[in-house]
Amino acid sequence: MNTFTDILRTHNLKATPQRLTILQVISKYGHINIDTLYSEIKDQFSSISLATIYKNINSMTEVGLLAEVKLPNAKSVYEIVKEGHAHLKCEVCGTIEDLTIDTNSIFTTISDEHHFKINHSDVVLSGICKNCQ
Amino acid sequence: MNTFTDILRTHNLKATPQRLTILQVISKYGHINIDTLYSEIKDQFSSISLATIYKNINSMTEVGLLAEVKLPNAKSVYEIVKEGHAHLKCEVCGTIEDLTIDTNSIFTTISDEHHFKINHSDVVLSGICKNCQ
DNA sequence: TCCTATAAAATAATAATTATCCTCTAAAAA
DNA sequence: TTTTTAGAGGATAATTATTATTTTATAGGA
Repeated sequence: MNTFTDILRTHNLKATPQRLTILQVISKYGHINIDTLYSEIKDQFSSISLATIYKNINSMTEVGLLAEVKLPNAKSVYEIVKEGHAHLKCEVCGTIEDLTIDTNSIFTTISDEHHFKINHSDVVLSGICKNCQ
Repeated sequence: MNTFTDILRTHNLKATPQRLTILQVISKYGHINIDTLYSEIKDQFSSISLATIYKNINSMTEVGLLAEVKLPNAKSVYEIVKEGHAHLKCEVCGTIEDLTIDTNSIFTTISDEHHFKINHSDVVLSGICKNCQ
């Protein structure tokens, strides 16, 4: 019944309580860095080791279940993989928002003009969010 | 006569031989990570300390002379600051290319639709370059 | 040329991440 | 349901990356 259990098994990873908790917390936050993830999970799972967090973030990233988002002037955050989207980073409050953009036309243009076959895009737009303006 | 000397002084940084060498190497490579920079500079400047590389990269980045480019699945590279541009990263050979794109229309749209004031964009497009295809 | 603020070198300290080793458990098989 | 075992977790050591500290040297203005 737990969707995360199924997702983990689909990716040939055992559905351990630690992994399920990690996914629940990431899902709740949307985007989260290692430190926040660790302290948040310790509340629910006091025995968890930081090494377990790292190992699982890495294994889940390797199989394409999680993605790392590298940000300017901040630690990387992790998110559950979804369709291509950009990120908006508020320079005041640090919040990360997803932004669905159509990249097809840009990609096609670049592929044609620069003979560069694009497989993936990482886009972070930094500025000031609605609340902080 | 040395342009880098002038640029450093404009930013209130002393034009030391170490800094000039760092800038020359970055300029030659276009984009370079710390390790490559260090070993490349050691050839010309065998006494240089790694800490000097770090300190200068940081100070030159702080004053807006250099910029860090965070890349997926690779160490960050540094470049001399120039007008807004995106990066193409070849997943085969690792080469980074600059790509001039017009972002104004996208920024305006996002500012209007999402009430998010964009100050800066970080865009890395990953794929396969012309040579590696 | 002489001062002085700043930088460089060497290296210690800290932070971030990964590896190791032993115990434990998820989940498949009996 | 119990047994089996590959893989996972916990604790912590080791490694890697980055920053801080201290002393000596020098860029650049007086």
